[in-house]
Amino acid sequence: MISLLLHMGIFSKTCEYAIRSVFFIAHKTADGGRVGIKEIAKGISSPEPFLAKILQDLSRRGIVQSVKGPNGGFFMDKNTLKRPLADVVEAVDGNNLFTGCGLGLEYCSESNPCPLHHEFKDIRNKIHHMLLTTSIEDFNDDLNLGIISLKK
Amino acid sequence: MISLLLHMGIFSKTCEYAIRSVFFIAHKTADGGRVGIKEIAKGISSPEPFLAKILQDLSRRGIVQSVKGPNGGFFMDKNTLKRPLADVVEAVDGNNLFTGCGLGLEYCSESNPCPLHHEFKDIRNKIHHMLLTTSIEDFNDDLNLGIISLKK
DNA sequence: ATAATAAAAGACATCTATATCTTTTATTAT
DNA sequence: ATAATAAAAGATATAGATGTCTTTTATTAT
Repeated sequence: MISLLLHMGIFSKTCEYAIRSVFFIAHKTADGGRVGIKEIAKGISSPEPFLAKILQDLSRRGIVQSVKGPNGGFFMDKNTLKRPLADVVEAVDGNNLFTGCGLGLEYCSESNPCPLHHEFKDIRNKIHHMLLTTSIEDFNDDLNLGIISLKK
Repeated sequence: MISLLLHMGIFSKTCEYAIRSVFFIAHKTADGGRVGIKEIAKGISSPEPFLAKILQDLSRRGIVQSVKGPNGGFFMDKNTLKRPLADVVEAVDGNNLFTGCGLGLEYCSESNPCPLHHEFKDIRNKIHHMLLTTSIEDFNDDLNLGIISLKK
């Protein structure tokens, strides 16, 4: 392929870390308590300082909660746990994935569609639907049971 | 959203330009003839030198054909016109979009899936299917009629 | 053969996402 | 109050994607 393209998934790397971290925080703190940045970074195989920046931002946006000081750390309240994954993705990557043109054309819209507009609409809707029907806490049980993992 | 995120679509910008350019070349040269880089760049609203690099690469990979010199330019032979768009995307962005894990996890596979593996498989398959069933020449008529456009 | 043309190739520049490091602020326990 | 802890904030660094420029090579027309 052209250039190296180490990344190139659906989401940005920032967003991948964000999703994995909220899953991790949710399952670690569902029964109360808090979890520190070190443990989260280790638990999801992410660079700690970079993740710190991401969590700072998610905290500002109310996706995660945090307290400083001894026994401090990140956690999520009951309401947040029920929020759809779409909220996390939108906070990090914006809504371009759900609304933007697949070919990067500005004029493209329902009334003035690009060649692939309708095909892409299907796909975008499917992605959006998946993210709207998946909540942050949906994998707590599987994570507790060790059936799935968030580590590389 | 976090950072500025000017891009963040399904494809890289390089790939968007690549797709738009093959559509453009196809419809301009379907009846023979060649089209130069200047005209292509103008026709799809892309930076000319950057597009030149992309077309160089597509040419090396056999996605487009080219001849140098007076009356030279890019064109596509009959066989290439029938190739699926997936070939273009794979040449530029690789196959990560069709095969990679949505959460960026290396271990993730059918037998050892990540939390969203099955949901993502659906989406990836849908994208792949769309790109496999769309051929490069599919929009020639609409482009000739001016029903659709490749310009920003 | 020569000149003109247009793509190929290679070097270089810029910008953004990604990553790191240091200092500050808030909280807790003593 | 003080010290210890852990996140917040700000500054800085790196890598890769994106974009530009110059030189070379192939082709065509004269």
